[in-house]
Order: sequence, then C-alpha cells, then structure tokens
Amino acid sequence: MGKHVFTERVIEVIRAIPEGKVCSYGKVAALAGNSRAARQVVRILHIYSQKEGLPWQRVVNREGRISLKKGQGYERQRKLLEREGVEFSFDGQIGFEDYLWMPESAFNWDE
DNA sequence: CAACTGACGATAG
DNA sequence: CCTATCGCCAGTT
Repeated sequence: MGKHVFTERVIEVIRAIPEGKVCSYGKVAALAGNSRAARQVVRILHIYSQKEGLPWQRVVNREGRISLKKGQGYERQRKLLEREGVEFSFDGQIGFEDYLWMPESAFNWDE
C-alpha cells in the first residue's frame, strides 16, 4: 500500500522535529511543500502516528497550544512534551520563542 | 459511485 | 473579539 509523495514528506518532516521542540501543523505542511495543507497533516497524524512511530506530540497548533481536547489526549500529549523539557504557560501555551523548531535549512524535495 | 470527515490555518467582514 | 468560508485530500462509509 503505497503512500502519496506528500504523505511521505510530511512523515519525514515530523520525524525531523527534535526532542524538546515543537512545530505547527501548518508549518509542517509548508516544510513538506504545501503551506495550505495543514489538514492533511492532521489526517496523516491520525493514520500514521502509531504505525510509523512518529513523535506526534511535537505537532501543536499555530497558537502554540495542544489541539487535543482535555480528556481526549490533551493530558497525554502535554505530559510527553513536559517530559522532554517543553514548558507551558499558566494558560497552557508553549512559548514559540523558546520551543518552536527552526530547521537549519529547508527540505530539498527534488534531487 | 457520492458524501463526509478531520488534533488546521488564512482570510474576510 | 467573533463567526463563516475555503483550501487541502486520503480514507471511510
């Protein structure tokens, strides 16, 4: 069962997020080559997080918040991130100044 | 086959 | 501040 090219790229980008850093859905999509495909990233996380052993917890929304609802994964994701050193503000926001992943260089998808 | 569904995000009003 | 509307598209029903 072959994955689509974009799917493969998204998986590669998510794998590249280092421990202790986070990235947004939209930015993952942009790095994978389509800045408007944030929803694809959501879909891919659903389908492949477990299957591919992805560091899914490192993908948060553009506000630096966990998108999962409380009682539906929020606590689990937060604990995983805190365990890697990511800190949350009093109202549950992650400071992008400190924790947003900034790739050294853009991904080269054509070579 | 058509319709619906997402852990999103940019934009317009 | 808010709500509404798209773009995106594989997988599921």
